[in-house]
Amino acid sequence: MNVDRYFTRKRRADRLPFHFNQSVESKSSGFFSGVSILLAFFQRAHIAQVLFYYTKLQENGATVYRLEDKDILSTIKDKPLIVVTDNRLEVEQRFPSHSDAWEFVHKSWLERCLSQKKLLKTNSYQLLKKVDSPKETQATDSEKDSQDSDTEESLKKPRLSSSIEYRQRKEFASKIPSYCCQRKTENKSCANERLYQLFLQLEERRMLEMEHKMHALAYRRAAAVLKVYPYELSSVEEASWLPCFGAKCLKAVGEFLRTGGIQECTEFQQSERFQCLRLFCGIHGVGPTTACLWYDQYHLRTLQDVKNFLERKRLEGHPLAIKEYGLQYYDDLQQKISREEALHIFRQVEHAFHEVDPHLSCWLVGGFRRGQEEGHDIDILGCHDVEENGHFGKLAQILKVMGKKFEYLSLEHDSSINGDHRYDEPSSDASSSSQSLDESNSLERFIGLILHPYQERTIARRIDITLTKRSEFIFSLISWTGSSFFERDLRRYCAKEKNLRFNSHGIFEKHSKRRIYLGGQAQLPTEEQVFEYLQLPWLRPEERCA
DNA sequence: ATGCAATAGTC
DNA sequence: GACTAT
DNA sequence: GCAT
Ligand SMILES: Cc1cn([C@H]2C[C@H](O)[C@@H](COP(=O)(O)OP(=O)(O)OP(=O)(O)O)O2)c(=O)[nH]c1=O
Ligand SMILES: [Mg+2]
Repeated sequence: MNVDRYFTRKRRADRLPFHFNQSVESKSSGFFSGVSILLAFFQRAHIAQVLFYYTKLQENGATVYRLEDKDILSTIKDKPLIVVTDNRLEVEQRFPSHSDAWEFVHKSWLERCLSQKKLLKTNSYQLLKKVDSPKETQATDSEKDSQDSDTEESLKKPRLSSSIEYRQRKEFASKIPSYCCQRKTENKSCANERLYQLFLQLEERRMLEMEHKMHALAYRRAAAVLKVYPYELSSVEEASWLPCFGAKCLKAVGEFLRTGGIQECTEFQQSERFQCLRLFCGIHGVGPTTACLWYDQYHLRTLQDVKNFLERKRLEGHPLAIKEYGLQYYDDLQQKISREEALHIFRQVEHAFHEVDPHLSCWLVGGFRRGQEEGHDIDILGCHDVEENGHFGKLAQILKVMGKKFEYLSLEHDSSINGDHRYDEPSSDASSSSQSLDESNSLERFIGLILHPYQERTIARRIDITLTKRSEFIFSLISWTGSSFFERDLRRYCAKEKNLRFNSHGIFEKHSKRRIYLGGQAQLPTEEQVFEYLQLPWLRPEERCA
């Protein structure tokens, strides 16, 4: 079911006409007509965009070729051609006897042409033939690979039933983009579910052993790739086609294929140390460092140990509010929240929003917006439907209204029961010089607990409520819809591939930090338009479950 | 050899 | 500034 | 730990 339709009401009516996408049919000016273009990309992140360029170019009259098109060699090798590529050397090796009339240009040429809707001179975008260390062996090897695949396959353990299947898998693997925000990831169990779970365990282990955060990230990325690969892996070679699978990941795959498990996982799962660390990290406010400290230095082993320990600390005058709440409500907060209960809470919060101001709209975000059936908290995002800063000061009122239904307590500020909230500084600066990097004046948020009476019991639930400026709402919506891994890759993609910075306030030029206005200032972009601007395929929230 | 998301609050 | 949180 |  579509969560948005359920929750959005007036927001949806408020949606703006589809206006950012200038280039659909309407003009078909054909400013590329008569031009032949070869799209020759080798980096995964670029391959994922070939289809996008291909369509745009054809719409505008170009004759377009792609590397994977069959028999292009004879048609293109003798005629004038603009080769848009990220690796000129590779192209020249693949087409050793091409015409002199080929021009090699960087993809920024194409970007410019498309955005200005005219055919630009290639001069300043030409790629030079670098006389860099030619690494012939590599290229020819991989060529051979694909040619001889039948023999290769039959020599190996006959796992892949046909060479057609083999090619299909290799083809699929080679097309998996490197950023998870470039591909659809739904939250169902995948073809390699057991291996996937084991990779998540390797991630967890690297995470708990601090020092190795980056290794954790690497396993997380590999796991995310596994999640979208629809074939059950049958060999290490097959895994080697996947992005993010290097020596260590392949070794793990090998072990898994041989033994059905990964020794490292079985070992640390059983070790008392990791069981305790995991237990401690389950306490809100306790992370890997504290957990290790407690285990190694203070020899704590059970929650009771922790309770006694904190009790002592408190008597010594240490401020421990968050951790103590975390402990006090440990059992409740461990319980998953069902979608049904989340909706129940959401409706009451929405009600409170409207009681304070009927123009405040209220969205359920986080995992539940992605369609998850369970979650560990309730994430709610709101903004004012009419006025840019219509949300200022409203959160305290909302909490007050909610206080009629629930008890709640904040895990931040002075963690007081039933709100005293200062906040709102109208920040009347006309300077606006550094409006870009200042979360505090545009975001109001509540991070805390509510005691939710539900189904004949009252249970503590984590809840996050965030209010944003009207103009920034859409970026907050994307930021709070997640998943967290999706957000990281989205931001990495923006930074590395587009020279942009993405955060919950908007999109900014990386160096100047100037804000980018989509859809031309006057109108607010939709989620779809943000994706389009970033040249990402549209992903519905349920498709962002990486 | 280098970077890996980007912010905010607590202690 | 380290840690934990989103 | 992986990709660039
Ligand atoms: C944890 C985390 C969340 N977020 C964003 C994306 C998340 O979807 C959103 C809410 O955070 P979470 O509530 O932690 O994540 P979730 O709702 O997706 O999953 P769960 O069911 O466990 O609650 O905040 C980040 O940007 N970075 C992070 O590290
Ligand atoms: Mg959540």
